[in-house]
Amino acid sequence: MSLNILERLKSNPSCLSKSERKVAQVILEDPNKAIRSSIASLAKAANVSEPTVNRFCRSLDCTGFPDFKLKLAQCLATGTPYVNRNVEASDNVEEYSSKIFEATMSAISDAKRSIDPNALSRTVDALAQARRIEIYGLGASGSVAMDAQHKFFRMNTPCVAYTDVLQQRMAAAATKPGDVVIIISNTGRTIALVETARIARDSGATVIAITQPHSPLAEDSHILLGVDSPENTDIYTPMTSRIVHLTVIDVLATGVILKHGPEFQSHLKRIKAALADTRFKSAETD
Amino acid sequence: MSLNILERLKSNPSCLSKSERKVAQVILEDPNKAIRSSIASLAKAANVSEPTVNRFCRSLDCTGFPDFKLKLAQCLATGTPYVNRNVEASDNVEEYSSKIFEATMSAISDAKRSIDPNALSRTVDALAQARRIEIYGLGASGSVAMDAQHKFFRMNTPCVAYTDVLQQRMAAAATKPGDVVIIISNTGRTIALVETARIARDSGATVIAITQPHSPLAEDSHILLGVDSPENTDIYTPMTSRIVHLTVIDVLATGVILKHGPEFQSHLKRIKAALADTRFKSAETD
DNA sequence: TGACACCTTGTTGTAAAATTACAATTATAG
DNA sequence: CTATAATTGTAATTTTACAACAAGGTGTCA
Repeated sequence: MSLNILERLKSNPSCLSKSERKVAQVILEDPNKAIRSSIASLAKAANVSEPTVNRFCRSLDCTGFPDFKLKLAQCLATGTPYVNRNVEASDNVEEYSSKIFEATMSAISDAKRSIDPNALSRTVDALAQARRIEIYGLGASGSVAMDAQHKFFRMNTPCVAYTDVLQQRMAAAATKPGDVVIIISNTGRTIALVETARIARDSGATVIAITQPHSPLAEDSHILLGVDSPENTDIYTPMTSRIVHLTVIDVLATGVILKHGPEFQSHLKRIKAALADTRFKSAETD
Repeated sequence: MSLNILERLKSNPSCLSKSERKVAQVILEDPNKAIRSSIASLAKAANVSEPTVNRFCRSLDCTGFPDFKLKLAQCLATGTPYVNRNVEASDNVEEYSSKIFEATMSAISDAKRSIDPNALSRTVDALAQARRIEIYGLGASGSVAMDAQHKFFRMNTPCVAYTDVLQQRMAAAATKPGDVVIIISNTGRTIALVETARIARDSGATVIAITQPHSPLAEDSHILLGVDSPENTDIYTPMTSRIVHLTVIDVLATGVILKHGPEFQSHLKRIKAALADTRFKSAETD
């Protein structure tokens, strides 16, 4: 897609030279200002010459500076996220909430780009054929596991989430070939989960990891749904990564439903209908 | 906001003179071409002089022609919903996963625009001063409640999430003034939750709802954090709304931490440090 | 180490674009 | 049919974007 100039600015310094990167930085600091400034003022702000700004635009597949401004403007308008901005102590509500919303969007956008469709496809296949689905997570990923259970139990496949280390180990040991185990971890380094993954593997289950690529857990799983999370100081808890994990869960659930075909949807409707009486007037699942 | 330049062009010939209307017509015929043309070519296409085009722009509250092009471009970008694409049965992995990622981003972007900073601010204040924090949710919102607990328990305030209707009612009845109850619901129409909200109110707790605006739950809460969720057929489970809810939780947690000030962060660090031994090498909380 | 090629960046100059100031035209009211 | 105001166009000015070229680095190989 040609829209995401900002994304490319953020992620792709490789195709840019040193002073072009200076331009990129100035733009990222305040894109809304950038689209209103002339090539001259931008050059001054970045301490480079005007032609450098122009070359910078060309490096990004624009025909020139006006074209770049246009694309950038559209990017901003769609709410296409950018974000280099971290929350600061001096931020007021609007500032930090904007930053968090943007960071979240950005993380999803990154994931969209980097996730392996092939791995997704294989996971959907595995889930659709599974005899049983188990989902393990700890800490913040525990809630994600619970959420996944809430989605998958609607399939006709038995499905449980465990958020307790001991239960996970026992359950993993009890799996058999044909069972699918989804393990969710932000870091992929939690010792307990890695060990559980090995136990599940040894029992013959198909182990799917939603986690950081190149992590121990990623290495020990059959299928990796890699979510790179550069986020987080050592103070805050995972924010964007667990949201990306949930989105991945959505994709998987959707994939499985699609794979089951249209006649399956009446089954889903029946499940939903069971909730009707719990609500005022009419509406949808909680 | 200046979004609706196109709308005004279509509807509002009153503030425009005869030749300015000619300009408007040419632009409306092909807005996408208009944003790429110079004032000269546009003037020629409309058979008017260049300053007329410029005056036309000024009539529309733009500072000049470039500014007009910019606003028009943004208008076109937002108007072009590359986002409102629904998943279809014929979609392959890449298609439906793209759509889900995009829909999620779009929902977050909408929420960012529509959320009330004042309500956020009041919620953060309430949470920071709370004697106790309770979080209630059912179904998919149950996981959100659990996640919120996982975030808030790091504050020095006692914090519990309940995902069981009876426990929620009992807990709500046990609240006192100074306690804060957060109720999370996609629809805001779940009878049990609305009743629980009333019980909590009657007990003197401050009730905060993360839910659909104008819903029964929204009406019955002290502070509404409104999340509009147009999503979902009667088949799929809530996807984007719960993710937006989580993002709102992130904002609240961040707000509370910021309010507590820098000396509080060492407390958070200590909590994180407790996890170090559960991991391979080094990393962050799950 | 020094010479050469190559890449990056800045300087100068020019064409194009946008805008101003002002003149001409058209419409409007008395 | 004037006088006035509003509208539109012309011409000059200013600003902007870009191309051509030159200067300064950087790295490579003899």
